[in-house]
Formats: sequence, C-alpha cells, structure tokens
Amino acid sequence: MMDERIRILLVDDHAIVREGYRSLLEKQPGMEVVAEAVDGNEAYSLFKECDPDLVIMDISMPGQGGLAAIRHIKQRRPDAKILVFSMHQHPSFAVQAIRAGALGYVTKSSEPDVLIRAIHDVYKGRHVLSSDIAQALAMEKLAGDKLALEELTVREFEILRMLVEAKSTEAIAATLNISPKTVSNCHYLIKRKLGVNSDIELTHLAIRMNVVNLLELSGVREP
Amino acid sequence: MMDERIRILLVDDHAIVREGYRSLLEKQPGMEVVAEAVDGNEAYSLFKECDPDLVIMDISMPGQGGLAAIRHIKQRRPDAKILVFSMHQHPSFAVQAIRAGALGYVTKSSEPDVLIRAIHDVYKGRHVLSSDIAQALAMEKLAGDKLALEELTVREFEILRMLVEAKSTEAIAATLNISPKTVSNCHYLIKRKLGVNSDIELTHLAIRMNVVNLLELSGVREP
DNA sequence: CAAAACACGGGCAATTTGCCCGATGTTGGC
DNA sequence: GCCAACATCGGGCAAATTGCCCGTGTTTTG
Repeated sequence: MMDERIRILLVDDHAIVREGYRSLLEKQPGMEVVAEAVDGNEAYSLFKECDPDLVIMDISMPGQGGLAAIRHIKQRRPDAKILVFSMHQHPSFAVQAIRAGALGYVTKSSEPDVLIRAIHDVYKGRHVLSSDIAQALAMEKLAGDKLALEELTVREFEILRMLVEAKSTEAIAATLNISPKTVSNCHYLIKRKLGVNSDIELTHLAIRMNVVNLLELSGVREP
Repeated sequence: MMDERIRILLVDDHAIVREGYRSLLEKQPGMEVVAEAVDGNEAYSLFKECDPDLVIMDISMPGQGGLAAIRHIKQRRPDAKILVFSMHQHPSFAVQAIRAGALGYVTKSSEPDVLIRAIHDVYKGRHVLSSDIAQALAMEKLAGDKLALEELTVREFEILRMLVEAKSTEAIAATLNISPKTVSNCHYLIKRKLGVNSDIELTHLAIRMNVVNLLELSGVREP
C-alpha cells in the first residue's frame, strides 16, 4: 500500500535535461525514475526490460525518433502511459504525439509543477495538454485554420521531418527499415496532401509550420 | 582564500534545464548559482545586479535572444566570461556565439563532465568548443561552402534567389525572358557550384547564407 | 464484423536532372 | 585591334526521379 510509487522511464537525449528530471522527481515521494534512455531504440528496449508505469519522452531525438518509439511501445502494451515533454510549441507536434499514442503533451517551457501534475494525470489515464498548446489548438480550431499538417499520418509526418532535414531517400529508408520506394512514395503523398509542388515549397512550408527549427538551419542573426 | 567559488548566472528559458544545472552545479564545491534568468533582458539586468564570475547562457530563447544579451553584457564588461550551452549542433551557432563574445560553446548533448570542464576552462579565460561542434566546423572549413556562394555569377545568384522563393522554372524563364532550359541548366550549375544535391539542401544553404530573408518565409512565430 | 484508414512497395509513363556541348556577347589586358 | 576569359544562352541525351495508380497485409474504427 505504501509502495505505490510511480515507476518512470525517462527518455531524452540531453543529459542535462535528464539531470533536471531526476532532481525534480527525486523530490516527489510518489515517483521514482527506474531507467533512462537517450533515443527511441533504447527507450523500447528499456521499456521491455523494466515495464515502467509511465514514460516521459522527448520526441525530437537523433536516430529513431520519439514518435516511432511511442508507436512501438503502444503496440507492445496498448495501455502504456506515455507523457511527451517536448520543446516544440507548435500544436502539430502535440497532435502527432497524441495520435501516435501518447496520453499527454507538455512543453519544456512549462513550470515543474505543471509537469508533476501532468505525470499524475497521465498515470491515472487522463489526457493532458499544457495550456499553451491547448490555447494554440483552440485558436486554430476557432480560426477554422485547419492545418494541412494534421492531415498527415504519423508516418508521413516523421518522414517529412527527415526530408526537410535534407536527409536522402536512402538514408531515411535505412533509418526506418523500409524500402526507398516507400519513402519516395510517401514523399509524393506528403507533397500532395500539403498542396505543394516542389521540394523548395515543401521546405518553406515546413519552416513556416515550425516542423523544423529555423535556428537549426540558419546562422543566427540578431539585431 | 577558501571562498573562491565561481559565482554563476544561469540563463535558460526551460525550467527543467535550469533544474538540471542547479542539481549538477550543487554537487560541485567550487561553483555556486547566484541568479537565474529566463530571457536575454532578464539576463542583462541580473548581470548588472549580481556581477557574476561566469554566465551560462542558452541562445535560443523567446524574445530578444541570447546573442543580443551576450553583446550587451560584453559591451558593459568586455572581460565577462560567457559560456553558451545550446541544443543546436549547427556550427553557425557556435560561430555567431563566439563572434558575439562568448568564450565557449557546448552542446546540450554533451555529458555533464564536459560542461563542468568547460566552466572551469572558460573561467580561466580559455576558449572551449565541444568536440561535435569542432568537428562540424572543421568539416565546413574543408568543404569551404562559404566561398562557394561568391563563385556564383550575378545571373546565377539572381536565379538562385528566385528558385529559393519557390518560383517555378517557367515563371523564372518568363520573368527573365530566357528559355526554361536555360533556367534548368542554371539550377543545375548552382547546385554543383554550391556542392548540394537536392533542392532542400539548396534551400537550407540559401537561408544560412541569407540569400533569402528568413522573416519573409517564416510567417508567424509562436510566442 | 465490415468498412475505412494506414503502411508498404511494385509498375510505368512523364518529367526532371546531370552533364556535355557549341554559339554568342562582352569585358579587359597587351 | 586582338586574343583570352568568362558569362549567358540553349540543344541533346542518358539516367534518375516524380507523379500517379494499383494491390496487399494490418490496424483502427464505427
């Protein structure tokens, strides 16, 4: 009865962020970090091994990304509790994460207590969205500005991100373990769904939608 | 004599990252976090107020970002020790940060001990680059893509700009009163001269080189 | 359980790309 | 005045890619 601590698997590629989680969660009597992973593959392996009560996951990681890991975990255990904790403010990310099977989505700008509350909620099986995201989504809905991005499937979204990072078709195919032809097909479907007819337009759209971080592509220029 | 702890000002907009720093730095006897800021403005105010020995700064923050803050601080106190700790692997960031006046640049993927070492080095006035960045910079030097842009003829540059604005080959041909075939040829020559092999890479390069205005492409940014 | 949606990939025509070539200016040094 | 160097302009053609359709398994959903 005493021992109902939430056993947590932590997934983030930044050591300092993991340090932050640990430090934060150690102060919570009802929580315990039982494992840490630095990418999607390790996340899945450790999930199998540890069978945690809850997973806190970043979704922008090198290699096999977080979305794939979420689907993978959900496939193995459909009732897994996954809370995504991402730096991306753009609501599309939240939409994709929830569709991939996450129960909650909280931005890294959120205060620690928001995260703690989100963990409790997700642990109880409730959906959680941090307020900035919820607001952005609401705005979008009100404006009727349904983003074409949300029409994309999780897989397509995943491939889109790799494409705009200028990864080659072959590289993407190798990463995802699928045929280059499938990637190429997907590339075409993405372009059709988004209504663009060149890779350059696609890149613009991706930048505008914050699918990729402008700052990662550009030298920083500040006034 | 005993009390030569390095007094540190921490600047990062993510609470969890600050938590991570604090937790990490608390374990270091020679270091002490004397203040924390969440953006560039607050960083400058607190710098004036606290006069810390060293500043650890993230550079991708909302509002007037970290680079402006670095310049501002350096202007006030040219011998200020600033260590940039950023999630961005792209070397442009490091270049910009160092130019702005930072002494060191370490990526967030780095292990905690790398950060600790970097702090000591920067405190002593030494330059520090994390090894992934150093490697990327070396690569860039070898590739020499900075000079490549200057190899372009005026015409090529003109066409490049239209291309990255997502104008079609036909539209460009019509505008310039030349054959679409010429534009297509030029497109190829540009890619060859710049050493890229896809339009997406071309777009990235163009954005990095400021051939196109980021703000024109990026639409509305989230708060 | 049936229908829809999705992931995956083959096939194939229609473009586009990559690369080479030659025909014209036009600029600049000798 | 002449040659060289270079930029501009485009044709040609094989190789690669794209656009589009299709069929097959597998989940999700109503």
